[in-house]
Amino acid sequence: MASQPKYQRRKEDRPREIADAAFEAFAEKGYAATRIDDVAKRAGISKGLTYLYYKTKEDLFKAVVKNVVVRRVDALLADVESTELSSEAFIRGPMLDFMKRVPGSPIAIVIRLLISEGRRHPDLIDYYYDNVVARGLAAISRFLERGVERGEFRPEARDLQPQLFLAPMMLSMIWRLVFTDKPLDTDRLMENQIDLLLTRIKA
Amino acid sequence: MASQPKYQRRKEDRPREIADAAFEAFAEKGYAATRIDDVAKRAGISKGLTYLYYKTKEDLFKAVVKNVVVRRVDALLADVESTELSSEAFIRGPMLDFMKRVPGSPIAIVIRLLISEGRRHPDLIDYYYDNVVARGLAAISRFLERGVERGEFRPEARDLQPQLFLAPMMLSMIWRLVFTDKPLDTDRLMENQIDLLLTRIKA
DNA sequence: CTCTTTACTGACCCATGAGTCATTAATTAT
DNA sequence: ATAATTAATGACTCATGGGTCAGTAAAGAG
Repeated sequence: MASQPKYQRRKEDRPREIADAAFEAFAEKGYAATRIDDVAKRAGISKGLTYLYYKTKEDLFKAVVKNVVVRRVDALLADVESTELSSEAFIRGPMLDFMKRVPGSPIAIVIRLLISEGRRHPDLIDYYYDNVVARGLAAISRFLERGVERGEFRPEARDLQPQLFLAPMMLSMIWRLVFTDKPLDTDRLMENQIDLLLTRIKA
Repeated sequence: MASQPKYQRRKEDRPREIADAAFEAFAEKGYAATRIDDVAKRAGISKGLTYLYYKTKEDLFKAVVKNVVVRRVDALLADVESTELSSEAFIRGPMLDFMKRVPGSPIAIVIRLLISEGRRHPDLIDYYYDNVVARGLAAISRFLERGVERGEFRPEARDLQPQLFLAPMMLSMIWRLVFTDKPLDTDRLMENQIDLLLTRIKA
C-alpha cells in the first residue's frame, strides 16, 4: 500500500493559485471579512504557505487586483481596436457588446473592492487608473478622432467627454452590485445612451 | 468650589448624537474599520453607552443609513417638485443643480457604504431602494409625463428610462469616491447629458 | 542511498475589538 | 431630605484572526 505524498511542492503555480482563491473570497465576502485561512483552504494549502508568497493580507489584496486587471484589459483593448468596421457599426457592435459584458464580469468585482478599500491603498488606485481607466478613455478618444478623420463623425465629436459613453455602464455595474434583484434593463440603458450619442455626432 | 457633574443624562439626544458620530466614523474609515470605541469618543460618551441605545454594531449601521437618508430625501424631493418653471427650465435649473450637489454630499458616502456592506444587510438595501431610488425614479417619470401633457416634450419622452438622467451622476459619484485627485469636469458631464436628453425629447 | 535544501504544515502567539455588567452618580419621585 | 430609578461609566471577558516559526517531508544533488 504505497502511501501517497501529503503534498506536492509547486513553487511556480502557488502564487497564482493563491491569488485566484483570494479573488474568489474577496468577491464573495469583501476584503475585511475574508480570512486568510479561508483563502488557504480554497487554494488547498495551509495558512502558513500563504505567507511564504505574500507577506501580508494587504500584499495579497494588491496582487489580486493587479492580476485580474492585467489579465483582461490588454486582451480586451487589443481586440477592440483591431476592427475594420465603420465607426457606427463598431460602436453598435463590438463596443456595445463589451459594455454589456462588463457589469457582470470580474471587473465589476474589482471595482467594488476599489470603492470599498481603495482609500487605504492609493498606489493601487493609481495603478488601476493608469492601466484601465486612462487607457480606456484614451481608446475612446482615439476612436472618436478616427471617426472625424474618416468623415463619419462631425468635428464636434472631438469635444465629447469619453465618460459619457461609460456613464450608463457604471450605473449598470453599481445597480447590479447593490440591487441584484431589482429589475433594470441594463442592456437597453446602454443601447439608448449609444443612440443618443450617435445621433449627436453622426456626420 | 462647586464641582461640576461628570456627565449629564440626555436620554433624548444620545441616539442621534451617536448616529451622527458613527456616520462620521464610517465615512472616514468604512464600516469594518470603525471601532465602537471611536464612535463613542466622537460622541463624547463611553463605549458602554452606545450599547444602551444600539444593541449591536450592525444596528448602529442601519440606523446611520436610515438617518442620513430620511433626513435629506424628503426635503429634497418636496423642494424639487414644487416649482412652477417650464420643464426645460426646471431640468436645466433646479434639477441640474441637485445632480451636481449629490456626488459631494453625504448621500455619496451612504452609497459607498451600501456598495461595500450592502450584501450583508439585504433589508437595508430594500429600505434604501424603496425610500430613495424608487422615489427618485418615480419623480423623474412623473416629471416627464407632466412635460408631455403640457406639450413641452414629445410623447416618446415617456419611454425614456429615468436612469439615463442619473447615469452621469452615478459615474461622477464613483469617480470622486475612487479617484479623488484625478481631474474630471463632473459638472460638464451632467450638463452634456441633460443636453443630449433634452434635444431628444423637446417638442 | 544519503545529504541538503526548502516548500509546506499546523500549532501557537498575541493584539484587537465587540459586547457585558457591576458599579456610580445624575435625575425624579415622594 | 431621602429613596428609587436609570443614564452612564469603564474595567472586564472572550472570540477572532493576522501573523510567526519550529518542525516535517518532498524534491533534487552527488
